[in-house]
Amino acid sequence: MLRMRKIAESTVRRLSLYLRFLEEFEEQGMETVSSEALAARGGTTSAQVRKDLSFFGSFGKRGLGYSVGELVLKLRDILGLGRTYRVAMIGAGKIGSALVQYRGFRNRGFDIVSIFDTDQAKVGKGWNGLVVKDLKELETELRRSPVEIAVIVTPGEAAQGVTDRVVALGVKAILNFAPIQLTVPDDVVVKTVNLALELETLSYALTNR
Amino acid sequence: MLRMRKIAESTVRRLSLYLRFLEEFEEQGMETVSSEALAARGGTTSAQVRKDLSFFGSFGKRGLGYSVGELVLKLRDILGLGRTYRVAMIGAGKIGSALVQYRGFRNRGFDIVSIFDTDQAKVGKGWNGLVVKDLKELETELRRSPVEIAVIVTPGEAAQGVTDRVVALGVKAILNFAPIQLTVPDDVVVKTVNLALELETLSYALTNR
DNA sequence: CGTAGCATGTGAAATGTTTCACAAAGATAG
DNA sequence: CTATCTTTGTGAAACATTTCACATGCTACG
Repeated sequence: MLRMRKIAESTVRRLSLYLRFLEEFEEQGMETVSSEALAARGGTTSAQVRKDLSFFGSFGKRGLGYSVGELVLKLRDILGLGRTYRVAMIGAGKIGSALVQYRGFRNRGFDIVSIFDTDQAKVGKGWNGLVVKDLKELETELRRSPVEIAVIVTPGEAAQGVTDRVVALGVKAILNFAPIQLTVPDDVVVKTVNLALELETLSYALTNR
Repeated sequence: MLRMRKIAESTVRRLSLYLRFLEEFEEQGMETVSSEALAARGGTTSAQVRKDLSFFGSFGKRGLGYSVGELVLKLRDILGLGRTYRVAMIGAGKIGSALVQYRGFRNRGFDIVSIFDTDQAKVGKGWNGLVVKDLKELETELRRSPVEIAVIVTPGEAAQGVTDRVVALGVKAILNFAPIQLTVPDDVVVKTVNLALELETLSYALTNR
């Protein structure tokens, strides 16, 4: 695979979408698909699809389209989904709880291997096959059993603190649900899911019509 | 306020961020703030801040900066946060549950007024001050007590169906947590929060370093 | 085997977004 | 009141992304 720098975030997100659609098509027994068909499913244009893919190679056959199966494999490879990732969940509140039970995590190779919380009422409780550990044990635990990804589901006030701690432990990717802007070193990737932001863009859209 | 068409989504998201920071500053008793200071807090540049604001007017004083209080009001107005929105939650599963209890909703003027589910074990149960209603009652309920926003927290298979139903009932904004791409008329706004997508962009970033 | 048709891959053009850089406005200090 | 300093608001430049359009290669069919 070509590994060019600077692929746009929007491109990566679309690739992830295409992958979802291709898996659908695969289940339906389709063997090939045109950029046009893929675009129609995803609400974009065929040129966009072809351009997105062209950053990574040329996977189609002129006059025919793309092999669904082949393209699924290619996209999994490009997105780095050919392996499993070990994930620590920091925070065992409502959202943490919901996420641990979300099948999408494990299904796609994201393996939650530990859960932490400061609330002594939760510590020690079995939780979907895992035991909630005291946040004090974070260093001990993650040294014994390292993870690649941390999901931060703490209150806003606590988020930067635990972020610093997991970064010190070598975590290079963070999925943040706390409603704050995290500061991390350049080599750490953060994705923030910020409910308030989504609601407010909806509000803006409702207002300006 | 100037209402120009075509403000970039990225601009609106930043405005929402600025608002959060300004509220922080306000609590700390700051009276004015420079674009530089606001940018530093938000990880962007002062030129970006000034450009974002300039789409809507000119709110600052040269040599001094922006009045924190005034800018808060302006941004709330721009984002349409001067009112409350009525929200229906469709789906009372784990994520729905977590969202209903999320204070950020009500705090920011998003009032959850009804919750629906198909699961008879949930229907009729009290739920954070609300009663879960049978999804069959959706039309009756939303006609009696209309909402502006629907939050969709159903399984993927059910999402398009309920979307069509709420759209038919006049809902113009949807926050979608189901892992699928919803199809709606042009005058309806959809924001999708897609966990799988976020995880896969993290995976991509981890792979390509 | 040749021709018609289809769909890719990709430079080039168009469009969109961010950054630069500076004139103008106001603040501050002496 | 003047000189100096700060910070805005904004065109213009730089950069990024999307769309266009078409040559090229492959398929299919007679």
